[in-house]
Amino acid sequence: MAEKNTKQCILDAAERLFALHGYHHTSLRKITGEANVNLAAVNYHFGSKEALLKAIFEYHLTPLNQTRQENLKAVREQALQQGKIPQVADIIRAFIEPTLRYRDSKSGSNYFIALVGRAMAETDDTVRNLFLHQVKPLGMQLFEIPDLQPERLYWRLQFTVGVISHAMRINGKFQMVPENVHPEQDADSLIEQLVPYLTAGLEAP
Amino acid sequence: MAEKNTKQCILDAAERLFALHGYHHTSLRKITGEANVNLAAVNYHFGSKEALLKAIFEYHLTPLNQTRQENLKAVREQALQQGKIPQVADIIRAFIEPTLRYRDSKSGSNYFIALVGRAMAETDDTVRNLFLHQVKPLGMQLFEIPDLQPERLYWRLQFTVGVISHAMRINGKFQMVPENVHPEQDADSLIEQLVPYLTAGLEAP
DNA sequence: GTCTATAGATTGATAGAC
DNA sequence: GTCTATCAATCTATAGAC
Repeated sequence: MAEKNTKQCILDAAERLFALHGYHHTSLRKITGEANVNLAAVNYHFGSKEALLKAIFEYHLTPLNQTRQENLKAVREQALQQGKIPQVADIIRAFIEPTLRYRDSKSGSNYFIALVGRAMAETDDTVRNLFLHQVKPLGMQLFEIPDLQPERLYWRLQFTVGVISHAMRINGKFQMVPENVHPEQDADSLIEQLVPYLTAGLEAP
Repeated sequence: MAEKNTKQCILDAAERLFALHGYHHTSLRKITGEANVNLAAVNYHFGSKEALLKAIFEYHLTPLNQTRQENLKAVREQALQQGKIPQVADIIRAFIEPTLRYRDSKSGSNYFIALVGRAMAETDDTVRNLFLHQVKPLGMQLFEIPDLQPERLYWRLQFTVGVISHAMRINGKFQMVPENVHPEQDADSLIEQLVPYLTAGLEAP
């Protein structure tokens, strides 16, 4: 790990450990230990533990949010060309596909998805505020979606966040699985399970 | 707080702080401080911090699970009398109503719901194992529900857990609310929002 | 049962030599 | 840039007086 760029080694190790055990449960000593790097290197390169987390979010979310925004634009334009309003399923897909596929992409990360899932569910201010600041502009566009009373739409979007966040977090760590079930866990399978579920919920009578 | 039963004061304060800030973010000093009780009292009455959490779960979940089990039985019997299979919406309701209404009930707690929401989402072993041990027997009964491939049912139940857990946790602490929306937060409103959403998701094509 | 005092471990951050 | 050594704070848990 440490034979290349020290800063990158810290980023990689921190991302993995934050995703697996959470921000507050991961000490700088565990991070620098896994990265084979000196303890003081974190504060030299990033300034603080919180700034390290912020750097991880920015590193991944900047390109991810851009992809999401492009997908969303494409869905809107295609619907416009056909004189329709965008389908809920397409909007959902535009939002979740980039993040969920990110795990398998070449520049992507195996662990960042779980970290995002944690951040979406976070009630602690440190992590949540850092994350919300990065995704709020994009997330607010979901409120343009369907023909619903604002309050009903609000709740259903909250539920949507709950589903996605939970799906991202369990990432292989299952609870309450019956013995005869062995669920697929790759990104495509998850997306194909998620889209109809979320669409049905948002469009429920 | 401390003028009555010391043990109960600790339970109440711990429940509140665990719900608001999480188990690991709440020190015994904060608990005993809020309960106006000596620090050593926790270990005297409960043995350890973990045993205190376990006591909180048992205190509330024992009667709650019993109510849930009775509701579920009633739904089954009513369907049987009509020669039908139970409706998904009724099963959902049997599960979530006791917990969500618990906030307003006389013996209930304002904060226990948020604590359950946290526990459902917990990836840390300490909290999750304590909680799962209490709810797994009941939760597994959900797998008897509908006419779905086992894997698809499995995923949809996972999503269901995500929705409920998130709804319980946000409990007044909202993220990304448009300015013109002021959602109701009482138990009945939440249940009426949840049931159709969850039912539609579980029954999606 | 309740208290003080403290042990023993871990944390984030930093000073200063190299 | 990297290292050692350490500070100051925090934590759970416990021993022992009252």
